[in-house]
Amino acid sequence: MSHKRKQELDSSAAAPSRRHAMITQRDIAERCGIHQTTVSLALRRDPRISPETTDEILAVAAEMGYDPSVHTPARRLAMHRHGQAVLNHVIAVSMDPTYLHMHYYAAIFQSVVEVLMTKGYAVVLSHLPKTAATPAEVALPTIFHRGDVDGLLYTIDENRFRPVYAHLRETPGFGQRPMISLMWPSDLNSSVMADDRQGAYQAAKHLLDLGHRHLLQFTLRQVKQDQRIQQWRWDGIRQALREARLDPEAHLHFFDVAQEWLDPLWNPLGTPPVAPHPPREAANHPLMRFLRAHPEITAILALNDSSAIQAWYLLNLAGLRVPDDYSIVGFDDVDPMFDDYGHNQLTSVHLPLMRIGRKAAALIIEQVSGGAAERVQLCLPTELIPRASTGPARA
Amino acid sequence: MSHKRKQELDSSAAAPSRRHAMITQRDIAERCGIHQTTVSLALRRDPRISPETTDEILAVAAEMGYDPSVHTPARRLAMHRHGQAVLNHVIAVSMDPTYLHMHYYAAIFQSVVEVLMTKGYAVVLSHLPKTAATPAEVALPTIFHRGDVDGLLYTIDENRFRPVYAHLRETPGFGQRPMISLMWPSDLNSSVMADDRQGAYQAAKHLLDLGHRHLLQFTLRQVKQDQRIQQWRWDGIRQALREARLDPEAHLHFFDVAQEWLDPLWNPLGTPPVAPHPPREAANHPLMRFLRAHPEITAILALNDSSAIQAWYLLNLAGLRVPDDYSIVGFDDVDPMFDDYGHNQLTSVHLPLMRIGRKAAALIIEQVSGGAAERVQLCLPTELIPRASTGPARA
DNA sequence: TTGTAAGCGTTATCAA
DNA sequence: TTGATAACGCTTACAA
Repeated sequence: MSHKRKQELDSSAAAPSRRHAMITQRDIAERCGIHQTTVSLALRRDPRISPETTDEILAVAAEMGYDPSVHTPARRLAMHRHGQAVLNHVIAVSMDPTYLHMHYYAAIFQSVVEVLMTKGYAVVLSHLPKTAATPAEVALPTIFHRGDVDGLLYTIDENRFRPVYAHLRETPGFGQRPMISLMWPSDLNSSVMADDRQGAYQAAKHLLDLGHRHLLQFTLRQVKQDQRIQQWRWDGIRQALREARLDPEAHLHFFDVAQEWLDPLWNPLGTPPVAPHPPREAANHPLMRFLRAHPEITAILALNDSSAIQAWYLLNLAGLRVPDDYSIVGFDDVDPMFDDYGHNQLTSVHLPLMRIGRKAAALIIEQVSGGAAERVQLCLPTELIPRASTGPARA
Repeated sequence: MSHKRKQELDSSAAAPSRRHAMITQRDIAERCGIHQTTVSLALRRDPRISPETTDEILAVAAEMGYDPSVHTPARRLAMHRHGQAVLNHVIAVSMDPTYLHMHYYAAIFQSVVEVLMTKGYAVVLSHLPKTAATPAEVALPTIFHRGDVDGLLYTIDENRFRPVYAHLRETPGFGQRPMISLMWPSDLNSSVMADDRQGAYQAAKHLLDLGHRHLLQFTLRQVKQDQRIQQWRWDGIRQALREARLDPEAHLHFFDVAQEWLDPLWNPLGTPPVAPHPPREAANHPLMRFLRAHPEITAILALNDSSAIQAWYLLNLAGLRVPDDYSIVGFDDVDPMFDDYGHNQLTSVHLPLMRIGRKAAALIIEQVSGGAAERVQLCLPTELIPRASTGPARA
């Protein structure tokens, strides 16, 4: 029997996936003169097998080079009957690969991957379809259908994720497995994110302490996107204003920026994503008009670092100086604005992206390996990093 | 029979991996009043089954919602006997996750992922151990042992990859599956990379055309690393010099930089990776000493963009100007040096990283799906992008 | 404490 | 053209 199998294998040496010498539990059993079932139990340290037998079997298995992971298909097939699933040690991360050019996403992805890999999990990057099509026709990667994925981390706002969620839940290969939302609040799953309210509070307080009295908050009014985070930031700013005895209604101003301002200033895809403003048109830019119409404003709270730097460039082109004429605070602290000597000048709200990623990875491992699947919403603290883009308010 | 199975399933509704209603070939056969074997053949469009029967079976299968990918373990187990392997549609990309902060690696990874995902392949990011330990004790992620990975793309130089290669080849779950080297030449596998020789030639020619006569090439003499690429760059520079009727021995100078200069200037891990030089010490930096000792040098060929920008900052600190005093050419064209208005100033050799990634992805798909596994070495052309960091040589 | 038997869902061989 | 049968290697229930 055993000989027959070996011959088959040798004869298929040229096959594309030549299996080396695949040791089975039966091979071990034959060597030990016992039954294969006993080997199966012993390998899983079943207490019903005597310690001596177990030890011997383990020794022989090691000596023969038995590798249980090679036989996962057989194990999966057998377990299937009892409704059990085998842990694949595979976690999917849903993230648009083009986002990896942004330090923001790279930091999250990197920290997630580091934790998962050191814990023995493989990470598959899979960009789930974000189109709000009917749940029925969302094309999921086959790896999800096959049941090869134990859990999912995603960085998509809830509004756009909902159809994907519905589809995942009714996909046999995924079913009720855990998912965790990263950087976005979620009513469906646990989430790990930054405390945006605190971050905005810190930024506003920093400016108020410097004597600024009228703050301009950038906004992005995209209907489709979850607006909760922006609301939280406004709450933070308003609190800071109230603590400074200022009426939020009068002292907090808003300006809606184009999506392009949030995009990275540079990527190596060939074409620069955002063309710098032509100098002649700088003065006519909507933002410059708005600032001229509201001369009481002396400080800008950007949505992220890119939009802060874009604003800075625009001010430079219009002949204004930062921080002398306007102070600017970035958000995320992922993109720098260097001076001629390599010092980052951008004051920004630092998010603990690496800690968030690590926390989310630890959490999904816990949930995947059967830990309490309680739904949690984690908000990690932010920190304002003062640099050269903020200074005392102009007179 | 079928009823019994369904009941079992319903009773296990609370199990962690509740399988929905899993349709099997037998279910289809019962509905059609034929044998399961026929269904198996029909589903694979076997010509032995009559077209009518096949059509009916396919129709019923679709109606019942039969999903073949759910039963991959069974298929794998069955195929295993005949030495055949089932395609997983999974490609591993071996890349240190911390490298994702570099636009260089992010561009490669992104383009690879884009092609693979649109072709229906899942991408697992797996950082293979680069330590030159004994091949026997390289800890491979279990996903490799299980045979879940169809092929591998890696961005590690050959010297460091060799032990991993040996181990992969003798791992039953991976065996002789295809691998492709990205950005590094390889004697073991196919490779896709940039034409470094051409890039260096273009950079040198650009400088010579501007009147520069003595060029300084940065070097990185790390013993462990494959030095072929640096040699090729020197070849390119020497050719440009010879075409300009200049003796390479006399007109090409070398300066060995620290590894830190190649690292990214900024990452969002919390601590900046490279502290800017203290102004006082700038003049005493080894590079400044070297330049003072060789006043005939007027231009610098950096190893990548970071090292170019580092040199630029250092020159600024020492009171020198780019490009008035020194011209600098970067390499890779992945990191920008912005002026106050958001224009990139760094002249650099642009590598077609996205094209390289896409090409490699297409190649691994071809090899994985049984295409001719000929070993190929692809070099894609580079392009010099002139910007503000290069200008006429000083008198 | 160990052995026996059945079955997971598929594929390949061979008979009808 | 279709059907019957035997694996693939494992796990679990049950018998010894």
